[in-house]
Amino acid sequence: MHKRPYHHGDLAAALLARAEEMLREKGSDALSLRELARDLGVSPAAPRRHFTTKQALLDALALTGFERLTAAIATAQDGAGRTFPEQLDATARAFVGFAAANGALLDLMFSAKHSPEASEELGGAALRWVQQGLDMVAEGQRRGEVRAGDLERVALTVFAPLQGYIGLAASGVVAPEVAEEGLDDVIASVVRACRPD
Amino acid sequence: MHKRPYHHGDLAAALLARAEEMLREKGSDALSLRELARDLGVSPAAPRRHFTTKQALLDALALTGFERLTAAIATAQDGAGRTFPEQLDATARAFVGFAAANGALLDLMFSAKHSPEASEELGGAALRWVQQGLDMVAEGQRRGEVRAGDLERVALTVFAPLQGYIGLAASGVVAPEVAEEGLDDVIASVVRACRPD
DNA sequence: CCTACATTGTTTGCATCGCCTACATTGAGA
DNA sequence: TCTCAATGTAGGCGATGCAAACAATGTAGG
Repeated sequence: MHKRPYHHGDLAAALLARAEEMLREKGSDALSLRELARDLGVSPAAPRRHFTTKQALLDALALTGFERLTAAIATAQDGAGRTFPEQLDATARAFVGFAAANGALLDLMFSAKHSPEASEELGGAALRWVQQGLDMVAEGQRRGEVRAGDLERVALTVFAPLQGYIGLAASGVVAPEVAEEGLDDVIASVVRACRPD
Repeated sequence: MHKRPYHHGDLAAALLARAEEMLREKGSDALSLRELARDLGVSPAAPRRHFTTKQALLDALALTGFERLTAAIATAQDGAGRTFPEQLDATARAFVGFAAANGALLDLMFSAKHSPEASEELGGAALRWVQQGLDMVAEGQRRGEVRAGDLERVALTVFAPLQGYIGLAASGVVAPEVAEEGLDDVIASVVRACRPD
């Protein structure tokens, strides 16, 4: 078996890919830089050439998470009808689907503990996700399908139920069959709640 | 300064109290059994006489969290009017208040990673919290103030928005002023969403 | 009151971790 | 071709969780 050349080639990308697998397998608590290094056949200190701290790696993971979430939702919205209920339905299912496949990554994304130096880039990605949601609600308001009012406040009432559904489903506090069928109810309740008077 | 007697007296309770302070100060990632032991003036191995693993201590914390959350909500409900909107308002504010004061503890409570041996007692406490919510929604249905339907599914549409609001407010993804004023909107949207047709 | 045992401490050790510094290899650009 | 930047390695430090063996003491029963 040939020994790997001294330069890995693209260790940064490999670390992120393997870290995501480990996140999915074991959760963020068990994610370990040394184990990542072992898995990739490099020394324990090699990851530090690409991510100065463990937290920096986690922040990079959260960043890719927001990028992929935003992309998944955009794709779902493109393939849906143009009414607000149709757009919301597509958005909600894409969001929940992403959460089902990437629960630990989502936790990481919405965790309050990001390092300050990551705030700008990571914050930018989070903001694009937020803006995407605001755009959908704004379009609904323009079409007269969503109640009037401050855009951010109305959007909060749209996305809080989805976020909460995801959290409750993931925590196991809600029975799996209730969670499975309950998404339809949650989406319908959001549509009812923000329907103009 | 007098050396502590060999027996601490009530090390288990002291560990839980200090662990909660540390959770609040630093989050669950930074919670350390050795530091707890140092803070309480015992050796590093002493905590293991009361909690066999760090996870066992975290599970015990989550258990007390559910007990206190359930108690806080019961107290708020007792002091509120009897209509569903009044009961929901009281419940929501108690829940959000608890979350504001105990963000990291709430994360711990709803974290998917509890040890199997803790499942029964911790699960029982979580179930009592769930039942409390189901009771409130059931009473609303009896009074004709909440739409008919499967109780658990209707309750999910009531509590998902609250849970999501808490998560979004805590994560910083939502602007603080939007979060502060947005609770009224979220509560109102829940009432609208589950009003009978 | 004394003894035995259970409860609850301590000491010592192991394996792992994150992070760091100094040094080594090699790829790229001038 | 040479220099420097990028990216590895080796070795070390201080911390962690967990474990086994031993020590101190509180309690219950005879």
